[in-house]
Amino acid sequence: MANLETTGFLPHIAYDSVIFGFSGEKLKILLIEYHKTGWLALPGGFVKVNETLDEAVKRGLLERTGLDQIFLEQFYTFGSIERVRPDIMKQILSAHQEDLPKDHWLLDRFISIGYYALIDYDKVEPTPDAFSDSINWYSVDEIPDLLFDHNFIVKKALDHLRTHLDQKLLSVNLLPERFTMKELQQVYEAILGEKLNRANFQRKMLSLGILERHEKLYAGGSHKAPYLYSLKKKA
Amino acid sequence: MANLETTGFLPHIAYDSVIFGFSGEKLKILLIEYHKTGWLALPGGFVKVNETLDEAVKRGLLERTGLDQIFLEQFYTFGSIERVRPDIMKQILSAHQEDLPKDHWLLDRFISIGYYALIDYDKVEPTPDAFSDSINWYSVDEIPDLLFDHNFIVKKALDHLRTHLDQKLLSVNLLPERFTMKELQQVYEAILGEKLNRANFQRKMLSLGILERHEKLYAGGSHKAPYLYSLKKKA
DNA sequence: TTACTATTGTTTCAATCAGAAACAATAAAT
DNA sequence: ATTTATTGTTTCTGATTGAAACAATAGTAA
Repeated sequence: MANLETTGFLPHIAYDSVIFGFSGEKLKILLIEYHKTGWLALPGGFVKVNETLDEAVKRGLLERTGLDQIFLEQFYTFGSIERVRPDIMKQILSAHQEDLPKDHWLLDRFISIGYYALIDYDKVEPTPDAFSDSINWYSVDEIPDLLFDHNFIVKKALDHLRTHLDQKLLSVNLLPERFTMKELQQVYEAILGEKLNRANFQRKMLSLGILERHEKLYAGGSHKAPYLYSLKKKA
Repeated sequence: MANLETTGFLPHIAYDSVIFGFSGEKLKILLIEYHKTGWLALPGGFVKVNETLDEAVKRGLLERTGLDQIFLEQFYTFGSIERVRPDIMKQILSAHQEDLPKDHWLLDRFISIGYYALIDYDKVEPTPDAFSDSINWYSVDEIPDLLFDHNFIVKKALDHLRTHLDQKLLSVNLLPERFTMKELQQVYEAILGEKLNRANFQRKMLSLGILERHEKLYAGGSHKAPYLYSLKKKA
């Protein structure tokens, strides 16, 4: 990671990313733990002067998940004043390098742009960055207290995800390339937090006309084998 | 307006507001014209170090429209790199005050948070700010070339408005306190850009259960008089 | 081979909703 | 009283949705 002492970053501007994954049962997000302080927080970062906002977030995502080409979308920008906590920032940073000048840009007020990403849980090997001790998955229904307003950011991201679930079958981004109808339904249920009717779910998904049916998946169960589906590539 | 020479603003951060009004026939937005240069642009501004993002936008809105307590919502943050145009900024600013130091923060790259506002067209007397010659209404289907990426911002705002039209009857914010069903339908049609079926529209709106019916409006037409409606105040 | 079982894909049936048209009411002008 | 334009409501039909029943089938066990 770049040395933050160097200029080259836009001051006062940060991003926070809510990275969703589906474990096969539960919807989860990635949280990092800052050096020494023990603070849990969303993976975030800063924007270089010569890169786009989107590029900055993609860069951070690649560093932490090793994944490129993933679904990524901005959902809200957080600009309240309570987001300045020079004491905490100092603690976090001092664990990493020499203490900073009193007026360093990192100790100032930030506005943060919230992004959410949808990734294939099994494809990623989360790796902590220079400022964090660990990075781990947490179920969205068991999120502990987070740094700053990050709990609020998670809530907003979840709201956004729920209300936009249907558009273009967003949720397939949480599954591998090919998946069964049951898996798709489980993702929906994990995101919405409620059970759905099986027959109606299948009818609705198929009626969208954007799923392609492939060969069956013989998983060894003593029952009818389900078809595999993928997103139809648009013409 | 505050002198921009003084510090007290967050550098690199701006907002642009898309202010919608309904003329009784067409959906319109407010555009300003910058001093001398003739550039048309969205009304925007900067954020003070001790104010919230929302507060900053409200402040600018109050100055330009005289309106307080209006519907205001953030919809997207624009962070591309092409948003830096020191030449144009210099032109605009030099028309207003002495020339600026080469490294002035106003000449730097900005990230801009887009807000949209819905206001009662007839209640507002638009007033230009210190940097603009004029502020006027323009139909959304006849927007001329604007500064920077402002045409794109307008497009995004319209998209957002269209897809969120139904939630809590957003569009009533474009009408006076009391309105007829026909007026409400006309707002919908102006926003969506298509004609709607009268009977179904009325049924749908009433079924939402959030409209209160008041006395009739005798407007002098030789036909049945329409009822006036208002948004039901929530219990 | 032949039941048996669990799961999946599909169909059916009723209830609800949505789009189009017809019908009914009415305020003002003639 | 008649006419006209507009508004409020109902009716009819077809589409959509929710719940349950039915049908197919891959493995297991007798």
